[in-house]
Amino acid sequence: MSHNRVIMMGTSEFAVPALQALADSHFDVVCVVCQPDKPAGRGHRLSASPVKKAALSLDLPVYQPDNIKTDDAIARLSDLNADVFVVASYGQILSQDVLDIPAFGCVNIHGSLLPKYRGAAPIHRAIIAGETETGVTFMKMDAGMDTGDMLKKAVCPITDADTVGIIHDRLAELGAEYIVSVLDDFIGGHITPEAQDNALATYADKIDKTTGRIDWQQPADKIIRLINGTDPYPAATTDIGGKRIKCFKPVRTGIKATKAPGTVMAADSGRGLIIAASDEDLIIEEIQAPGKKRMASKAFFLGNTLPLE
RNA sequence: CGCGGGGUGGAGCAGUUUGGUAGCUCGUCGGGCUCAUAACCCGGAGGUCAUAGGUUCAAAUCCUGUCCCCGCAA
Repeated sequence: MSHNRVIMMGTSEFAVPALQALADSHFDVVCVVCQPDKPAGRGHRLSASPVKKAALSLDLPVYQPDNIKTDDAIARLSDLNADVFVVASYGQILSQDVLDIPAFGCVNIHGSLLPKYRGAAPIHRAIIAGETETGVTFMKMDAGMDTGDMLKKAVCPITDADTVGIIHDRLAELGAEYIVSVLDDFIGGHITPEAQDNALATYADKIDKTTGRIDWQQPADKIIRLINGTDPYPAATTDIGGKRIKCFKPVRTGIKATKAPGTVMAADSGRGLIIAASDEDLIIEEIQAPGKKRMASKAFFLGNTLPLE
């Protein structure tokens, strides 16, 4: 078989299933490229990325350049004679010099239905915006930010109970499910790349902790999306009794709000945590207090109290 | 060596400062009561107090090592 040498470029959990799928396929994964180990987490210990760990357990060679655009890195990648690069959540921008290395170019797996939600946080933004479906798009990369011609899309519905964590895992699996056939069809010339309609493009800005601050002046609807769209990271928070509480698993009560938005209607082991939004009281089924584990709010109030005002 | 909190019956916590009977809320099991409730009343079972050493007449509690969990910050 010719045209079967692949270099996988990825760093986060999102890329792991696809890496696994390629490793299990007839493709020859000649190298896995990921971000360098960084001091991270508690104690700032050096820690390997999920992709690196997966690559090591698959016995695949790993390459972790600080900067992928250097002559040295480009030379090294060129020497591997790969036919195609597969890129998923790698974390570095690929310059045209890098994109030009493999004969068939670079195929990216992106967690949205392009041209919507180009950029860093497509899953978060899709849920926060209240989309009822999202998906993955396979594209032939160009130098722009997620602007390449599309090879295939796979759709994934979003329900009211879906969180970023759930959709992230589903999309990662979808990427893994199709990556091998997409490469086969693309390399075999059976796919006609489709240009994106730039007029329809939207951008998914990065998420940070301030995104997750809950504004109780909003209707329950929007708050639910914010909570699910930031679960598990960075998590939606609200301050109760001087403590920053992370909120998960919102459930509507159907009870019209009678108190001012943000009023804590209940905080006990019988009912859990209920807070008034602008239009409706909202149950928060799971919470996490500083230094504590994430747990059912009813369980939390068995042994903890929050000062209510 | 970034800062900090914690590991106590199935769950969530108190007790550790000032060593000396294993406590609270909930669940569970059995019985009772109620039109009803986040129900209520009575009774029972369930814990080598993360782990390994040390000090002591005596350690959940004091000392030392190890493992694990979590918040902040990156």
